[in-house]
Amino acid sequence: MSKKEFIKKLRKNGYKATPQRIVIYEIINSFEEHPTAEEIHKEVLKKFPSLSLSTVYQVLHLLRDLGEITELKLSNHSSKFETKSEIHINLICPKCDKILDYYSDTVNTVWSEVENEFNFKPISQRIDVYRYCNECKEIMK
Amino acid sequence: MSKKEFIKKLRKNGYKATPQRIVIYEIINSFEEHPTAEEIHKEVLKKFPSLSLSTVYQVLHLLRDLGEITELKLSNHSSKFETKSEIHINLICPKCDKILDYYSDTVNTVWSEVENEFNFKPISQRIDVYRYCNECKEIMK
DNA sequence: CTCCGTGCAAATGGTTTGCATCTTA
DNA sequence: TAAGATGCAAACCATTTGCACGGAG
Repeated sequence: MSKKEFIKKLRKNGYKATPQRIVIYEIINSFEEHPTAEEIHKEVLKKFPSLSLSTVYQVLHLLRDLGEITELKLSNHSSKFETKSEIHINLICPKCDKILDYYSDTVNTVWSEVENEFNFKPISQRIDVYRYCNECKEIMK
Repeated sequence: MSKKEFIKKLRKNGYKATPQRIVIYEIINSFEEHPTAEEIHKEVLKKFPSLSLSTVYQVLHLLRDLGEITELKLSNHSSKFETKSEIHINLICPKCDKILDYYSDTVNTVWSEVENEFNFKPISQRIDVYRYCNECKEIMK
């Protein structure tokens, strides 16, 4: 979604299109990985030095409620955020919490099979697979 | 696993079989639902009035590390615990955090298909599907 | 001009930790 | 009796909240 479309979406839902919201939205989409709120804040500060961490949290929740991002709670009591995308598996390292997305046709096919079984439409879903990442595997040797 | 087997497992792994650990283990297995640490503690106090919450946490982590239970982090920064069992889907209500387990042959079949695709053996996995539970659906009407 | 949003600082609350004391093996 | 476990209280820390000010519509 472009910046313009995002502004439209905000207004359509009764929210004001503030520069803070727009910057945060843009920053989030520029991440390759899954950033934490703190990482987003740090990045946003470069363009907007006065933007507070609490605003980051508020905007993240807004984006989540608008269905723009997904919040992934982790085992160390923090969250990482991902931009909404097609169905995939989160490959999570239990040691360093790094997350890799795993996409495959099998997952697509197979998941729609599961969804067909439900007698309801899921709001969303999250599939996590835990395994040590290559770095952590190396360290443990 | 019986109480005796549990004691054996503890000792085999170099842990002492304390009454606290045994009570907590038994209580957890008596829950139908997915209890929080606090709920477990409350229940344990009935049989063991001096058992502290921090011991509950320590034992829960021990059980988790032994692979006896799974910790499910939730959106309100707390956890619920489930006794290890076969592959299933957690049906989670985003409003009240209630969790229902969903078992089906499709899930079994479909998951082993996905696992075959991996070139590694997962430590564990977690599949969550979000949808409003019947009570919350009712309330929102 | 009004109301919503922001920023600051303080509060929150589930979880973790330090340490003296007690228990298990 | 030595290594490990417990219980208490204090610390943690990511996240949330209250409130006065500021900016969007």
